[in-house]
Amino acid sequence: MRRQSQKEFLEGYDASEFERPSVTVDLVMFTAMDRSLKVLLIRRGQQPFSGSWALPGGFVEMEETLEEAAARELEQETGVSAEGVYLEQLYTFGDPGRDPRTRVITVAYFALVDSSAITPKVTGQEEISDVRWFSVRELPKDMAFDHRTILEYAVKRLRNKLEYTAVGLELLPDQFTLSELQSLYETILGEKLDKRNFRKKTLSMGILQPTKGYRKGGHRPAMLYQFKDAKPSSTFKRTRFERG
Amino acid sequence: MRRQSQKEFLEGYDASEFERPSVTVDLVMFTAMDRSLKVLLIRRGQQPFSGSWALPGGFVEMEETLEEAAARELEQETGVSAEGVYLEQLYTFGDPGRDPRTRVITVAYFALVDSSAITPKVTGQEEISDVRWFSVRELPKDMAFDHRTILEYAVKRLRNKLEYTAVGLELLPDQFTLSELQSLYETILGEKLDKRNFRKKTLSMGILQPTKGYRKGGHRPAMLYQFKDAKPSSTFKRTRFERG
DNA sequence: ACAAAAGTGTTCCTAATACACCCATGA
DNA sequence: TCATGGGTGTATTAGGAACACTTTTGT
Repeated sequence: MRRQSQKEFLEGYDASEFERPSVTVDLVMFTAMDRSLKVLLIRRGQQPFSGSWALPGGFVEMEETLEEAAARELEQETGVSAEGVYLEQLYTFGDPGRDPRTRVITVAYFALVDSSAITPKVTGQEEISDVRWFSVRELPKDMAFDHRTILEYAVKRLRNKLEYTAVGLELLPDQFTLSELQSLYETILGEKLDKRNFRKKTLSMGILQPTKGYRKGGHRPAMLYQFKDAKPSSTFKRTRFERG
Repeated sequence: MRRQSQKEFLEGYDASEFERPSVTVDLVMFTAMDRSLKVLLIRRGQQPFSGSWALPGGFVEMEETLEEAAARELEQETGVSAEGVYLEQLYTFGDPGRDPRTRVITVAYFALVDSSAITPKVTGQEEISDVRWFSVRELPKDMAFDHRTILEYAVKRLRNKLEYTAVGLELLPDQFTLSELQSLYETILGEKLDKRNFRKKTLSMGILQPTKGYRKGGHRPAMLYQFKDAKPSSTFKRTRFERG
């Protein structure tokens, strides 16, 4: 009796002969606004979880890859082209019962988008709208399905990834100051970082390039930096920027 | 027209109303034998890819979690209980066309099993059998579907994970010598490690306990070690055991 | 002149690396 | 006695972490 389902797997089969779960893609879309980390959520209008906030997502169509499905969702929600957007498969959640209606297996992706590229519709803080950017620190209490779990998993992954890669850059517009970058890292990691160590480390990675521009406003103008090439996913040493 | 598929997603729906992909779980099962890293493969008897080697896998049943499906496959293939076996979701592969018959999305898991716990049936090197442990260095040329990609992805992940965690221990039997452990790390990482540094580092992790036993055989007997508690997944510093 | 953020160097310390010889056993 | 793998310690170095003051601008 061993290798029972293996036998099933090996056999040719009629695609319609088994009862099957549905497959969706859900998207945890992060951006940085007001120096804080935001996630895009959508208010549900239907049961179940009507009125609750949910991650954007949808069915995987028969002729598209999972990445394509995720990119399609991304474009639909933000209006930005998924070109150059950092998109990474997060995890697949498939517990029976995570959707009260049927078995739905969802492949979660997380995306890091540059807030300056987002269309006005979604950028606005219109409370009336059913699409909103939530600060990760102030998530709604009622979230649909297991979306809170997915979201927390994504935050954990992002935080972790931040400690040994430069993905944080993906969240910022083309030009930014080092203080903005540091501030972003601080809000995501939830701790103060040392300014000198942070600068030393990020600059020593050699992926940032100072521009001619300065960010004026308030007091002493800050030099603007940009990525050297296209968006990098350069890896650096797995350490943290300790202390403040 | 934006949020089209979101609408679909939010709406209650009849589970049978959409065309859906099938969902399987595939398993990359690693073990350590003869100081080399092995993977379990199964020879297919049917088209497509008849005669090619494939990862064990099967359909996800409607009432089980993905982990349960993976554990079920594991038990079916090895005869060991999945209790205490390291099992981790690897990645979900879903390109249309990866299975020539229908759209099949597969959630790949990787498992680290202690070779001493495996039932004789599968342990034997019986060439006639359609189930075999392959050394990762000598994979068959013809592998079914995208299973070679999945396998390579798994090896990469394992190798990477080895550099900052103690998962390697999961591959060994309860008692082992430090040389066996080092030798395993060396074959997985594909490089020589320095004996003194390796010992210093693993022992300083504090998760190993010397036993009273010695491994006799050949020459000077080696002290046997075991894990302190249950199987740990302790993390240590992300560095390598450089040089030999 | 003062408030506020930008910018900059050095010391300390931990941890990784490189490296070579003696030990216990079986044949 | 010799061949084989087991076992051990130290010096060097690289990189992370801690830490405080000067500069530039706007008001």
